[in-house]
Amino acid sequence: MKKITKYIIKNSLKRIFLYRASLVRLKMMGVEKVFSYTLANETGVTSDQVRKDFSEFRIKGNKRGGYEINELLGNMEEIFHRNKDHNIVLIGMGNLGLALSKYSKFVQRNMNVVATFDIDPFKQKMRSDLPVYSMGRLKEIIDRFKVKVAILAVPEISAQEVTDELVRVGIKGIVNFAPVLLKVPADVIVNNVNLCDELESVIYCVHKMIKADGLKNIELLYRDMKY
Amino acid sequence: MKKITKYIIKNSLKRIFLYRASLVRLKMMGVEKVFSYTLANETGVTSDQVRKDFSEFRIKGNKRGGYEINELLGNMEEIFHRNKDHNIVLIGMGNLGLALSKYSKFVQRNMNVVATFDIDPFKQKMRSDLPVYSMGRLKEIIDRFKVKVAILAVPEISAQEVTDELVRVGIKGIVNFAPVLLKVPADVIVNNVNLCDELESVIYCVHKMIKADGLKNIELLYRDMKY
DNA sequence: TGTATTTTGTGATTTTTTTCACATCAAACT
DNA sequence: AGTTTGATGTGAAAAAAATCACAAAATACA
Repeated sequence: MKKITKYIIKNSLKRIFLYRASLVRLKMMGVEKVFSYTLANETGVTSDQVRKDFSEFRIKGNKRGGYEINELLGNMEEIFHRNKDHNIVLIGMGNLGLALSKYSKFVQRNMNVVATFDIDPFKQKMRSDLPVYSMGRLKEIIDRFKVKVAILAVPEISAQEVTDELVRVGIKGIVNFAPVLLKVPADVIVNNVNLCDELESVIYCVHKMIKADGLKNIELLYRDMKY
Repeated sequence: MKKITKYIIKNSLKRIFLYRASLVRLKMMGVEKVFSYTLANETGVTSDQVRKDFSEFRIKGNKRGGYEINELLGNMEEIFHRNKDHNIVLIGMGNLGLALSKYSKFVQRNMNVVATFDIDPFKQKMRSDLPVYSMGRLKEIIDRFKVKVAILAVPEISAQEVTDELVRVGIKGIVNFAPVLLKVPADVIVNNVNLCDELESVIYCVHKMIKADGLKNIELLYRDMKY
């Protein structure tokens, strides 16, 4: 129906995240240099793939010498704009929203949840470490902190309505935890995280594997879960 | 380094989840029948793709008549073994674990968290609606409830250690929320849900888009976020 | 009952992604 | 210094995935 022309990104991006996770671990273990096959072994891809992905993102190593972990991590920081601070807002302070608001890893990666919002801010305020505002103050806060990305953790029934509001006030990216397909303009990115689907797909693969039992098909199943 | 031969699954599986989400919504709106292009429009893929995916999973419609939503949902229940109940355990009752233990959607889809585990079960017990056990009782509970799949929400520092234990007691699938790459035998499925990565990839795409600004590249970026 | 219309289902084709393979370079060793 | 060794980087080849395109089937309607 509609043709989409190639640009960049694709699975490479997801694999870059994998590589980085692996690099962080290796660094912690005191390793300083890696080869493409080191990363390959760690992450379960081929060494060619690692090099191709790096090539895609213009990441260079030294022939024979492999890659300096620190340099590599630096490259990746660059790619993900980790040098800059990113202000985020979080909408919906139910159980999940609350947990996300306390998730310390975001801060460690320079992603700061500057404010949270809820229909009933007073009820949630006491449980939260962060300020909880009513939706009425969304525009004010977003403008003040130049927020471009929001985490959406509201009940599915109000997800679309809240999304429309987010789009209206200028949000350009949404990580959506509500199990609904949001309608947004073409210039707004939505990344759906569907917890049920994640669990269900594991159940599916486990079943499939138990049934297939053989060792032949396992690799692909495994592979498919990862990227 | 290693060759992986085709079997089944691939992105189709992820898209099936998309279709289902869309079908559930349409059904709620009172719709009873869909055509491949209805689903295509709803989910942002092409109608050919929808039909190809269905073909992959042996889902049949009627020529000219399209697909009966109920029948389609039935097919998908079949695919995901939704008719059966699935017992799950949840390891790690920190903020995230607690939120997941209260996540009502799992139950709605026949996935029951039958027990939770934590290093310090007594501290967590009062906040939880579900039983919280110490890790020592893992094998007993898993055997009793025939659990094959676990949700891992422990700190990254103990993730591998806990995983080893899970594998030892016979767990075959893990949804891992710790931002580490777990080492598991080939017959154990790991599905990593990395909250930082999800957020970061949105930030990445938003940046990319603001920079590219044009309308030409937007579609692909959007697409890549979804599947 | 027959014809027109519309949508499925799937081989054939095109595009994208992955893998292969090798020239190229840098270090290590003699 | 020269030679050997071992890893990168990248075009070329292969494989996989998406799109096209059309025959087959089912409905609607005359």
